[in-house]
Amino acid sequence: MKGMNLKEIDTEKFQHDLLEWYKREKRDLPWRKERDPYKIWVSEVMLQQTRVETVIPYFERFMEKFPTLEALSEAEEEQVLKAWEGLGYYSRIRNLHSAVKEVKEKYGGKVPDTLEEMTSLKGVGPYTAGAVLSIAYGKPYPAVDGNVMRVASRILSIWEDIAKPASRKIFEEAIHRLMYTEDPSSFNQALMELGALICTPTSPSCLLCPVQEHCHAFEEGVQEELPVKTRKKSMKLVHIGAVVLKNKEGKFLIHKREATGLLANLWEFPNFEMTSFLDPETRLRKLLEETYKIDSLIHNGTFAKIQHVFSHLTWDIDVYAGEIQNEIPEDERVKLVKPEEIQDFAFPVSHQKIWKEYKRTIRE
DNA sequence: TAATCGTGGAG
DNA sequence: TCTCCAAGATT
Repeated sequence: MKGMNLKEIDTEKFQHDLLEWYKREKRDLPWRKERDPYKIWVSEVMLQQTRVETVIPYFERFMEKFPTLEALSEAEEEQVLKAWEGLGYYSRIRNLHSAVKEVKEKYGGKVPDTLEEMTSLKGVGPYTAGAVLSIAYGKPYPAVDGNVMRVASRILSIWEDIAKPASRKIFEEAIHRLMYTEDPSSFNQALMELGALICTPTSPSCLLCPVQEHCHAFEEGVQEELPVKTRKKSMKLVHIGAVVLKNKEGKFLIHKREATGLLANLWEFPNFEMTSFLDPETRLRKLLEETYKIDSLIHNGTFAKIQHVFSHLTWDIDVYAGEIQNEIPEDERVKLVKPEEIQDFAFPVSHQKIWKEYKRTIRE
């Protein structure tokens, strides 16, 4: 918005009120006990678009498995993916794993302390770079996430659409002007904590807010109108036919997904997009033959129908069972595994549901 | 820029 | 049930 003039606030008092509240009310989170830049970094990546309560157990387990940057850099991808299983946005862990290796080689294992070096790492954008540099190294960079944009839009009455990528700069500049340079770590975290606990998306607790007297949105009674955020359009629906295939030795066929795109490098049961519903068993049999050279016997009828909702599309999965009649060569992306070994592979939640239904319905 | 990329919880 | 969303990055 051109000519947009930021409201003036008493910066020093704002910082004081915010920081005092933060010291008093901050949650006792696992990563707040840590100073290790590696651990701060991991927590920030896990927290991207993910709730704190969801992240906590993942973070604890991850730190037991990979307690140091070096440990993670030396780990096998299978093992690392397994530790991320169920967290979603799997490119985050692929990028983090790659970035950690780069830090090991290029920076001798020390997480960079400059904005340029940090941002150059895979999966590290403006937010994560600012968060790690401020929290782990005390550098006065803003860490602008959804919370901070919401809080800032209300306090400073900024009516930029936070859904637009270009808006982030506006908020970074605004926050930079408010930055408490004596303690950037606490300042950034305090803003996010305020957004999480008080200045919530709906029904903000303005009466409990430590910086209420600084808030222009509250003064004008428009806190519920901010931030401005345009909706995104509704999603696609995709019909999938999936098959749980057992061979004569009682092993199950699993397939590793492509290295890029949706659910990259995760394991799955063979499945195909079904454009037609005419005789799905025959169609699946043909696709299995073409794709994997599998001579199969598909049972009539589905044993489960599963709907799985992603952020931008929905899968309607019809799940069939069948037997493999011929010998299948295994390779990097096609494996035959015993039922008790399924748990050793990283599956997306959608295919965990398939396996769970299979065990519940078919076996016993 | 707009789309892509997961999941589980809340209102 | 439906909609939105939660400490974003990448292409």
